[in-house]
Amino acid sequence: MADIKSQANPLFLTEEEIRQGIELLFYAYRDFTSDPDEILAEYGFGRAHHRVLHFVNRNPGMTVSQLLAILRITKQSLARVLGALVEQGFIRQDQGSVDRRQRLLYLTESGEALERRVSAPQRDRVARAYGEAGAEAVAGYRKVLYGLIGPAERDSILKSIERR
Amino acid sequence: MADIKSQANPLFLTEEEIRQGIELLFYAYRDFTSDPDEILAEYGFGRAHHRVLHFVNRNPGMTVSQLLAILRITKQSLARVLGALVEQGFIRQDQGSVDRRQRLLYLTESGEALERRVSAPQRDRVARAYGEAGAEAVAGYRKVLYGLIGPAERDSILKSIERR
DNA sequence: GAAATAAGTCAACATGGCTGACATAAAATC
DNA sequence: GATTTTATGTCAGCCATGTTGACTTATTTC
Repeated sequence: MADIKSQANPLFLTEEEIRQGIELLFYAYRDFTSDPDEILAEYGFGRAHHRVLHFVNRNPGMTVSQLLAILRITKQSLARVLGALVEQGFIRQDQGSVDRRQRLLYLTESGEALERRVSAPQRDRVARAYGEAGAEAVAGYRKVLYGLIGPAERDSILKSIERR
Repeated sequence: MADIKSQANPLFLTEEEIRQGIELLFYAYRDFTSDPDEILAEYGFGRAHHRVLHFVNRNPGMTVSQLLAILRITKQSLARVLGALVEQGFIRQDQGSVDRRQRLLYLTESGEALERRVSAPQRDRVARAYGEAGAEAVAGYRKVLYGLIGPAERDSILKSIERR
């Protein structure tokens, strides 16, 4: 009997608990993304540009396809944003040496500076929340968020995190 | 000395750890919000409609101002979305009895049905992640997300959660 | 040599944010 | 009681960022 119960609902989860989890994610994401907006506006950029800066910084030399797969947007949507960043000298595109069809993405020096500046308030917010919550809570945070990611991508994200 | 260290960086947080926390939030939110989209499309609705359905369901009788404060969008942005939901009979607006300027928001029966249907995959995703991660991890998840919310709103959210 | 792939581009459209200006009704204040 | 403030609604237009569809070019793979 215990088996059946725990299989069906291992934590005796109420709808209330679930909905609170949903709301917390909404609120946290809302405030978390609001941080960089003012700085971005100075350059005429938006959140989409920030995302590109973040992921290219994290994965120097990544291909356009890889970036598209992470962002889950279309090539045409990315083109506008990426084009602006390249045009204004924040991102450099090198031809791949193995596969010369590829355009490998790198932040330029000014791109790195911009990324750091734009991300700073976001990093501070996360650092503060981590510090206040404690190491154990952080482990739980990571575990649950990881479980929220679609199963197909979970492994590759875990690998990309472990690789560092 | 230990005091100084722990004040500055209580968890010995590396930039890598912080950035992983940021990315996990991005990935989780990306997949978490993708769930309801297909169902919403049947009605010609989008994510904005879903948010309204969710919060009116959670706070029956809430005012337009309260909803605006939660969503952090302008009155004009909300008007489009809320207007469509009212027009199609998913949300009812009652005049406030204490303050008759207010329009108190309620889901109609079909609104409740729609909310349940649209939210179902999202709830399932959170329930699964909670179940897999375990009760302790969930507590940590909540603690960290709560810390990510802007301080001004933290208390009122805590209260609205405890009230249930 | 043909087919598949990586990337780019043009055009058109939808969603959901935004600002600014103004209107109405009701409540609160002087 | 007149005035001011508040809650809500509405018109008009703009912008950022997503979408689909069609087509091109260079390169790699078969």
